[in-house]
Amino acid sequence: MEKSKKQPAEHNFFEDVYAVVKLIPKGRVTNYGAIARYLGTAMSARMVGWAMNAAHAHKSIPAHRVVNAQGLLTGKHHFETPNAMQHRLEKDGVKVKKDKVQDFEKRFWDPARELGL
DNA sequence: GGTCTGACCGGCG
DNA sequence: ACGCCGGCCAGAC
Repeated sequence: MEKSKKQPAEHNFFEDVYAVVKLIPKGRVTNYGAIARYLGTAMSARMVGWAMNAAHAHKSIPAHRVVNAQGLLTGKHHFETPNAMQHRLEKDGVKVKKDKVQDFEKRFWDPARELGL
């Protein structure tokens, strides 16, 4: 057994977020709170958003499918270009108006529910 | 080593 | 209906 040292690997939290985001179906969106809750950190929705910041380094992660509780593309500014997020969403079939996802509630994809938590 | 912020959310006045 | 505040985790200065 190793010592009581923390795991030197990347933080599971980040990878967990990535895993969930990757599971988001095309044409669907989710919010930070849903992911946070799925991971068991409901109150730490901020952490999720921040994890996304690191996720930004992983271009394989559809971060554009993650919006805030209002369905607003709050993180669009963190993309390569402010239009990238909306552009990708529209390409996925998600209509975005004024940086806001249309029919957000219908497009909403809850991992805790869809994945059957 | 302490402090602050961060792609948030929900509650309260 | 709107604005403000606290809370959680982790990294950067």
